[in-house]
Amino acid sequence: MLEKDKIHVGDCRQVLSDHILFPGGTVDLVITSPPYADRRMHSYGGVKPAAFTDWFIPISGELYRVLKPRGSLVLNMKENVKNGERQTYVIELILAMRKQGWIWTEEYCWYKKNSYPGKWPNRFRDSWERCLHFTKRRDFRMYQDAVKVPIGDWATKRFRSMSEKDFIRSMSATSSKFGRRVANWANKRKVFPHNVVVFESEHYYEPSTMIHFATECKNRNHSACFPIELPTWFIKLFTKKGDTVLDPFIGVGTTAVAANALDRHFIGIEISPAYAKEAYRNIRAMKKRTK
Amino acid sequence: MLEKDKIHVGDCRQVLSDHILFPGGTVDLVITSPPYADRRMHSYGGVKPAAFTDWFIPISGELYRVLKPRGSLVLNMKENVKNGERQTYVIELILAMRKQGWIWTEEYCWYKKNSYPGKWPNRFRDSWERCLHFTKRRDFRMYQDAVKVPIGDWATKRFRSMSEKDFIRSMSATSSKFGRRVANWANKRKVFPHNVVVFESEHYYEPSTMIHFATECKNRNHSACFPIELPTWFIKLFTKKGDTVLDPFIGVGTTAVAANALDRHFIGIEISPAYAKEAYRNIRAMKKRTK
DNA sequence: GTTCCGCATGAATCGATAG
DNA sequence: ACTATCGATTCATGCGGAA
Repeated sequence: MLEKDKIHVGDCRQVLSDHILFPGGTVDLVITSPPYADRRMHSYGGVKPAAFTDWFIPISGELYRVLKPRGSLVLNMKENVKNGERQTYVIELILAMRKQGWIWTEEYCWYKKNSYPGKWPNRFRDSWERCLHFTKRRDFRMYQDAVKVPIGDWATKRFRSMSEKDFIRSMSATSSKFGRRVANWANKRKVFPHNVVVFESEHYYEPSTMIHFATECKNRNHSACFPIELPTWFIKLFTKKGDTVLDPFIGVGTTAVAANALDRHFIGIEISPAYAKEAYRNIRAMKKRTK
Repeated sequence: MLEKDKIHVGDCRQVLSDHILFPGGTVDLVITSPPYADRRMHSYGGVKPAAFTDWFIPISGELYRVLKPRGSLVLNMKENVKNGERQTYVIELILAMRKQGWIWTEEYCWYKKNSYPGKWPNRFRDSWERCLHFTKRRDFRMYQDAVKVPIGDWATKRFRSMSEKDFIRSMSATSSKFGRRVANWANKRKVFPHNVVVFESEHYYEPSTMIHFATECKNRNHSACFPIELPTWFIKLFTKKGDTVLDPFIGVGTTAVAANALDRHFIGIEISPAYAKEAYRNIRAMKKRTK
């Protein structure tokens, strides 16, 4: 029987292959950020870039089995650079997963404004990651209304018509929140988003930007690979209340916290007992806050 | 001998293979938006998605030959959707070009804020395109200082201290430009950009500098539509004044106009005589304006 | 209760050095 | 030649302490 709202400690390759614990066709959404090649060497035995596809394909096979026919799989990944070149293991994975039966429905672009700093002679900072959307069928479930955003055009037009004097006066004044006010006003009309996902802090630099969330990727001591807004967005988009969300590399529990806050069930798998513990702590902390 | 500031009319497969007209190692930057699979069927003989790679590889081979050792190739592409699925010809092309000797240095993301409208049950509007950056060597030429951008943090801090009253007063005022003011103030400090390219201009389908282009683009559904800001950015980034820029699918001449405006030489190839004519018209129109 | 200022810190990458 | 480690680079963000 599928146990919900639980985090299994172990290697997801083994855990997922337990057909009693994980019956087929029971999960509505799988969302995860797999350990990149060359990362987390200690825990996953150092997956070499060349072997990444071979390592992941059995896992995606189990995910295919576990997913409901009209469910979705979202993989957050970005190939890293080696010898001055982007590696190819992610695009190779796409091709391999299609052969496995997956439909590569879409590639969402997560635009990370707070990307890792640095300067190099041959490239700029990497500020975007792929969110690969795979499905089993073309008529998968999608709840677009759940992620509508305030219309961006509104603020653009208002700001453009702001006088220079008013602008300067505004700049020199000091008190209260600016961002929230705009957000409230902008809530009046909503439109559908597009396939570039941006999470921003509540304050903005460009008047035309109207999607605002915190960009926090850090949870006290432990770092999460994506901010909670990322799973939140996809969970809203591909599931409804009471559905079940699976993250086979759940880390410190970001996906679980997001699912729980949205009244969805979660199932997590984590190889590191310390991370799993921290995940439970984060879930408890969230529950306490929303009470 | 390499003739510069000229647009060759013909199929670039033939034109590029002329080793007299196009000697090896003479071009500093190739930037282009190839006709996507399934588009421009009439002009290029209907390239099927499955055959796209086979069709393009001989062309990229000639581009490799023509490019200087430390030059760059930028391909603006995005796979279209067929049967509810993203097609794989672009990622297959990346793998094939690597086998050809190209280094897949980076994938820039062009974030199109004003993307083509539309609504579908299974996906949102496609608002980003790949700008694939290929090189022959790891020590290619890159002029990062040429594309520095105003710091984002400045405006954030200022806006945070704007009072509610001033905000409302500002919103109700109407005259003058807001955006420019910000730009001027923000020019004080500049930082390096990242690999997500966003242009703030409004008309992505009708570059303001392209006088004749606008109607043409709408009416005839020309596929290679990027705003002039796109080639401008990459030309600044990968070439210096006096260098030579090649676009083998130049269409109505956007790349030529950009190169000319930046004091770079251009070479264009275009299969449609009507487009080539239009390109010359656009170049003349630009020259007249800057005089 | 708020705002402001300073500071530490990241799913990074390069180039040099060492084994 | 090939891999492992280290220091330098860079900036958006959250946090803590002070006004």
